Amino acid sequence: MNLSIAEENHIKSIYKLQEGDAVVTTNALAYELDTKPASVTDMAKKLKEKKLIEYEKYKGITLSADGRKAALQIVRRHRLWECFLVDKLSFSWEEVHELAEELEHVRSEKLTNRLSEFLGNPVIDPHGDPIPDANGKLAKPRPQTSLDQANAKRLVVTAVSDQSTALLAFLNAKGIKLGTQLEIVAHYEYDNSIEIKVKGQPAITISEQVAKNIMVRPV
Amino acid sequence: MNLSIAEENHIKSIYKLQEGDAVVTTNALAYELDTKPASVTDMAKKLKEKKLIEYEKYKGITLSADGRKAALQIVRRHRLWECFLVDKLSFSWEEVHELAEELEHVRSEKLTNRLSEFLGNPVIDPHGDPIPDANGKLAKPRPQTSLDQANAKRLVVTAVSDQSTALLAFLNAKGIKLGTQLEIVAHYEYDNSIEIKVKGQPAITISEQVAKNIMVRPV
DNA sequence: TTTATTATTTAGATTTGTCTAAATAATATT
DNA sequence: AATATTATTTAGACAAATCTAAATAATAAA
Ligand SMILES: [Mn+2]
Ligand SMILES: [Mn+2]
Ligand SMILES: [Mn+2]
Ligand SMILES: [Mn+2]
Repeated sequence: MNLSIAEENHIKSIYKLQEGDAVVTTNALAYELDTKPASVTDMAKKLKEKKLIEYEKYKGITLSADGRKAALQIVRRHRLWECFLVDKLSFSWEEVHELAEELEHVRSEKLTNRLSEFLGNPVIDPHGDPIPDANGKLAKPRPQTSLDQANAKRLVVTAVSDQSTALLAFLNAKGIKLGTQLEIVAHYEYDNSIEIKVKGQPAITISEQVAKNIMVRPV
Repeated sequence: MNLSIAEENHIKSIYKLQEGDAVVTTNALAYELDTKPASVTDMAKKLKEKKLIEYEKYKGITLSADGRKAALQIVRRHRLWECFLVDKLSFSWEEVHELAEELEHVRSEKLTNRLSEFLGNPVIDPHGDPIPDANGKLAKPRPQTSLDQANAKRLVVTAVSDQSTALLAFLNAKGIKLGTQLEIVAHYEYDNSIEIKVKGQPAITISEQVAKNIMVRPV
């Protein structure tokens, strides 16, 4: 199946929004892809025709088995290129998404697998997201929760779930990256903000929105 | 100036066919790009509009100063990616052109320059072609001639001018690559074939067509 | 259960890049 | 110079991907 760049971007976004097995709505997909709902409907028809999604008018979208397989290949390429950019070309984690968004569309299994090998077959990308292997299999997800729901006091950052430049730049400014150890000092019920302390730095208070997007596990 | 992939491919092919300052014909460009002359005419109008080429009906095409600058950037990216694929991912020289044809369209100066640095700022690509620097400047071309016109007896291969998979595979089979030293044993006037000897190998006879596409300099 | 609001789809248009077939211009041949 | 051949352009069409505005369906509120 030979997919266009537009088709690949749609498939990938459906995969992202699906999170398990929820149906993806036309509006959500349009927002994610920065297009209009009418355009999504058009594309949905085409992807259904190609049997990459299940779709009935007004009923939302889910990936078919073939669609999921395609999505995982695109995600694999995206995350491998992100690793390349960070590990080999010294880009920082907030710069790589945009470039990987283009590089992911070079469809060559040989290139993808050689790149993976060159990088030492990494299993997580610079944002803590798992990288599917050549067969599209994801490593078993390590147990992690968002910072706002963490029970333990001493935590280590495992991923960020919002990868906007804005959040990543904020985390840079606060000295927080993958692997950073932090300690929850207080939880303010008023606005659900959280006071945390990063090793060797003064304590800071972060908003609920930030806390929701930092993934952690007990140290 | 933001160019589409199609526009970039046209600009690059015009650059390739121009060789100095010759005008490029509609038919030649269509053949090079594997499209139809009518399509080239359409694109020529658009590129003229964007001031990237000089073009008058029935008079052929040449790059403008801006067009040449754009072409050199694309060529730079193409050749750097070829280096990456060969040097870092162990591809062989006949595999990389097709992939670079896609990778070259990721337009990021930062990426390009980081990649160049990562590769040690190479000045020639896997086919012996020069790589423009960040300012679009080409290294002074090393003196070289095609093998069929070489005077000296002992030669070293510096480039291949036809980069079709067919020729490169032929050269692989004969153990000829960049830097290979060879000696001209005989020249047969009947069909202009040439007998050559590669160090440590039995002599072989190659056709004029092959000889024309192997670039050499005296050892 | 009507009515209002929101979500989604349809209809029709636009842009980009391409094509075929026909017309015209340039060049080569008699 | 007239004619034949080749090269190029034009006219009109098409597919892909998108859009806006209008129509319709689903859902929420009254
Ligand atoms: Mn993309
Ligand atoms: Mn990522
Ligand atoms: Mn290309
Ligand atoms: Mn090359």
